[in-house]
Amino acid sequence: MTMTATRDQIVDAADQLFYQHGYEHTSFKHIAEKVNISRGNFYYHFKTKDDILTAVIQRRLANTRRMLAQWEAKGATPEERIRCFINILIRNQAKIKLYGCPVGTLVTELAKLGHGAQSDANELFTLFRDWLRQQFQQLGRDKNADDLAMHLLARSQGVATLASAFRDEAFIHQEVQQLYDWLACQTGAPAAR
Amino acid sequence: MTMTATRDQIVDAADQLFYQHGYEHTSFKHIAEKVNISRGNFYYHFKTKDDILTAVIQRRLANTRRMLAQWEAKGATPEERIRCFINILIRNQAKIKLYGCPVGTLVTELAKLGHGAQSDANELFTLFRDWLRQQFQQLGRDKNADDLAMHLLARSQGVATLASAFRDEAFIHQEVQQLYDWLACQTGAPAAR
DNA sequence: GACGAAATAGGACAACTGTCCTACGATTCG
DNA sequence: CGAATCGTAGGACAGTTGTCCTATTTCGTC
Repeated sequence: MTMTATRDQIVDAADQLFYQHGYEHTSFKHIAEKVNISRGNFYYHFKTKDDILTAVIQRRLANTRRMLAQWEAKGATPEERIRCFINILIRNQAKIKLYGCPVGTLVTELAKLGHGAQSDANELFTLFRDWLRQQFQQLGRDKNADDLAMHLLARSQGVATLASAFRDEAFIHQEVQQLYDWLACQTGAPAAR
Repeated sequence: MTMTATRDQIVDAADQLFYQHGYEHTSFKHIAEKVNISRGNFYYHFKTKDDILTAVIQRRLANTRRMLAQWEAKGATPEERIRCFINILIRNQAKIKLYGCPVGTLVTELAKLGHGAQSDANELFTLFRDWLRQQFQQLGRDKNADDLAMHLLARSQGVATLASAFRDEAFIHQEVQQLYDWLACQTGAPAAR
């Protein structure tokens, strides 16, 4: 098999395993078994486990950028585009119920490990934050666009955490509905508070 | 030293370390160094690492029950009591900024590890959930008291997660203010939606 | 088909993990 | 004081981890 193909398979498997079982709990052996590769062969593709983590984060960053671009193209209005963001809670509800938010849980784990790659992983949050801020600006909320972006991010994080803790998909739907309502309120009025 | 004293020290140290560095990343060695005990001596107090985790969770449950009872005594109205809950985000902001919410991060980690103690840890969430539900009921929101409790829990979780990710205490204050406002809105009106 | 490079397999290595045993020191009580 | 119990220290043990080396296989190119 060509090198980049195997490398991609490794990163793909690592991506899933890091999400499902956490970074530290995922060993070379786990990844090797998932890709059907000998453990020793890793060194040819990645020198250290940190290198795999870096590759996984880069991969997620690329996917996120692609997704944001799609939303940008698909949604006619800022409100529609923000609804795309909120809707990932529904789209990924099955996985969220089991493993929480891929971004939030990774950043939290890396923070606890004191891992240097936390700032890289945090870039994932920043990507969403900046994109949301732009949407809220286009919505005419220049003054507190960033606050609104952070607020929405936080709400989503909380929903993911509790949905996972209580294994409750109905809660996701319930909160998403409230987020839609909240968003509608942000649309017309100049400033609520 | 008496046995229970050493045992308490171990649980106390483990409690902090599990919070700061996560359960899996914390080894017997780490705890031993913190308590100034030889590693081999653990077996006298705890047979397995899981036993320590169980003890830590029990300890947290007891502390939480005590705290809820204090709020119950301190707050004259349901609104005041709920404000006590919201206020822990401020009271613990320094630690939250560094390590997130002790409950949320533990439950999330145990879920990823597939650890049997996750249901025990989740009891911590349930404690808050039930207590908040009661407060909202006393506030006259019988119909959706549990939904409101879950909503408030989720908001808090989200604030903790993002405050930790971005190391941003100002964000905590900002969101806490919004939570106070939200709570005030729940007070008089019968049902918003 | 032959050769050189790309890719892989298998295992060595030291460090660390949780677990567990045994021997030593301290404390208590007859 | 002496003995029995309580608490501790140190290390053995097997398993796993990330890292790294060296053969061997596979593949594209002449």
